[in-house]
Amino acid sequence: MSFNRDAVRLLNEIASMMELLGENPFKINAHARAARAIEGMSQDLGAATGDRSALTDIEGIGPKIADKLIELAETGGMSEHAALAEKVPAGPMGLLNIPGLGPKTVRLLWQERGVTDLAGLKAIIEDGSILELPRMGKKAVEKIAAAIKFAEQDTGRLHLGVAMPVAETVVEHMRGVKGVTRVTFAGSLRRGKETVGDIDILVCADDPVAAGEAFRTMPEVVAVLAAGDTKSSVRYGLDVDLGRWNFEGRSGDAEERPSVQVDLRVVDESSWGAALLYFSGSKEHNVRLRERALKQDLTLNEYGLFPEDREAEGSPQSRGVKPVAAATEEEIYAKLGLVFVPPELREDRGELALDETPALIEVGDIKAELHAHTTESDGSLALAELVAGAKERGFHTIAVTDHSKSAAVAGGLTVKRLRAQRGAIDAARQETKGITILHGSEVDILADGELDYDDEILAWLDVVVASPHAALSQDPKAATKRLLRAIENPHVNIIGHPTGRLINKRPGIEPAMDEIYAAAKEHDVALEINAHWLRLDLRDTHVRGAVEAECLIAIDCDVHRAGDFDNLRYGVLTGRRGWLPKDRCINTWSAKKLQGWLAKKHG
DNA sequence: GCCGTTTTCGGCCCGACTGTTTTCAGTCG
Repeated sequence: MSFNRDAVRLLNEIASMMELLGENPFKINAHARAARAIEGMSQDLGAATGDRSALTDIEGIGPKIADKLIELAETGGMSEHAALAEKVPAGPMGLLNIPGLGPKTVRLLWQERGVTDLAGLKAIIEDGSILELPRMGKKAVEKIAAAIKFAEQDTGRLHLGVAMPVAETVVEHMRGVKGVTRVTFAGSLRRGKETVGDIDILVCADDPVAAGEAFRTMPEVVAVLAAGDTKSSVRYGLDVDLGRWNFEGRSGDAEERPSVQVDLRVVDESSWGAALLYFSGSKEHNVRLRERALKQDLTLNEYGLFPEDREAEGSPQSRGVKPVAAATEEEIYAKLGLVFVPPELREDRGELALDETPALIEVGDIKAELHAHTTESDGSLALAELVAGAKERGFHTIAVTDHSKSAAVAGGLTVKRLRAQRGAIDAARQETKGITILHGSEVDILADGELDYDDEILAWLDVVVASPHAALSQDPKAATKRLLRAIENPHVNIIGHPTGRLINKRPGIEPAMDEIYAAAKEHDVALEINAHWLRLDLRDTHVRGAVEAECLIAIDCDVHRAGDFDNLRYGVLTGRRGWLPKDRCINTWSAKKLQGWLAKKHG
C-alpha cells in the first residue's frame, strides 16, 4: 500500500504548494479530492496503473491525475510536484499546519517578509514588524502567537479513546444546564474515526447565550477561542492515561497540560437534524449531499433542506422560507432520495450509492472475547477476575490467551507453564458456570512467519491467536510472507493486530493486504480488529477490504486490565466504518457455532 | 483539474466568527 501512501502525500503536497502560489482553487481542490479518494481505498492502486481507464473510473480522478499516478508508478515521482517544489520551499508549507494560518496569510508572510519557518515567524512577532503587514493587528498577532505555542506542544490529533470520554463528560455537563433540551456530540467522533482533531457538541437550548456561557466556564476549560451567540470554542484540558503504553512522560503542569479544542453549537429544535447532519460530516459527505440537493432544485445547509431560489437574496432561513426537511437526519436523506446513511459510513466512499441502509454490527451483538491476558503473562487480572469480567458483560465465551514464550518481556509462557495453565483453567471451569472458558494462546508470529509453539501444542489448545509483536519495521515483502505463513498454519484461528501499528506512535508492518485477505478466506482464518484505541488494527479501510474479500473478522479487546473490556465500542465503531455486518464477525456467533468453527482446527 | 438524466463548457457547498475593517477578507469546519 505504500504506493497509495506516496500518491496521497504527493497529491496533497501539490495542492498545498498550489495554494501558496495562489492558483485556481478548483484545481487545488481537485488534487486534494483525488488524494482523499485514494486515501479511502482498501486496495493497492499501484497495481492498477497499467490500466489508465481503471484509474479514471475512480471518482475524482481524471485524465491528468491518472497520468501523474502512472508517472509515479513508473518513475517513483511526479514531475509536477518537483517543479512546484522548486518554487515553494518546504518551510512555508509547514506553517500551514498552524491553526489560524491559512494559505493567504502564509503566502503574505513568505512573500512580503521572507518568513519560511517558525523561527522566522517568531522573530517578526518579537520585533513587531509583523504589524506592518496588511490586516495584521495586535489581536491577530496574539492569536498567531498562541497558535504557535499550541503547535509546539504537538498534541496532534487525539485518539478516539481519549476524546470519547471527554465528549461524554461535556455532554453530561451540558445536559445539566438549565434550559438545555437536547445535547449530543457530532463530528468525526460520532463517525468513529480513529483520531479526532476536535470535539463538536450540539445543543438545543431555550437560552442560547446562557448555554454558551455554561459551556465556556466548565472547570476544565483552559482557554476560550471564540464566544459568539450560537457558537463557542474552547480548549479543554486533558488527563491522559495511556495505560501500558504510557511512554508520553507528560507532567501534570497545568500550563503545559495537553488540551483539545471543543466547539459548541446552539441550534433550534426545528433544525436539529440538519445541524446534526452538518456537524457530523464528513465535509466530503456533506459536499456530496449539497451537490445532490442542487440537482433537485434544493439547497442544504445546517438549518435545513430548502427549495432553491436562485433569484433571491440571502439565505433561505433568513427569508423565512419553510424547509422541505430539517428536524431529523432521516427525513433529509429521504427527501434527497437516499437511504439513511449511518454516521460511520459518511466519508464519501460510495455510501450515497447504497439502495438500502446496511445492517452493521453493534456492540450488543458481541458475545465472546477471544483475546485476553492474565497475570500469567502481562495482564493485571487473575484468571478468576478475567472470567468474572467477561461474565458481567454477558459473554458466553472467554478465551484465555496469554503470550507465548518469545514474548519474554511480556512474561510469555514456556510450554511447561502453558501446560500447567490448563490445570488452573480446568479448575476455573469447575467453579464458574454460565460461561465457556477456552484455553488459548496469543502466539508470536516470528519475523520469518514461524510460530512460537510447535504444531502439536497449537493443536492441543482450544484457540490460537497469532500476532506479530517484534520486527515491525521489516519490508512489505517479508511482512507479507510472514503473515501468509502464519495464516497457512492449520491451527491458527485469528491473526491478532495484523500490522502491529500504534496510532500516532509507529506505523507497523505494511503487508500486501489483498494477499492477506485472500489467504485468510481460503484458510478460514479471522482477521482481528484489536479494539484498543491505540491499535484499532485492522484499521477501518482494511476492514472494508477484508469484508469485500469475504473474510471473517474478529473484534477483540486484547484484555490486560479490567477497563479494557470497555474498549469494545471502539473496535465495533471501526468495524462499522469498514461496513462490517454482524454475521461476518465471529464474536457475534452463538457458542455452538463458534465452538464448531474452532474445533475444525483443534481436535 | 473534474464532471455531466438540463451541460463536453462552465460551473464547482454554505455559514459563523474574528479582526480589521467603514463593508469585508480570511479561516474553519
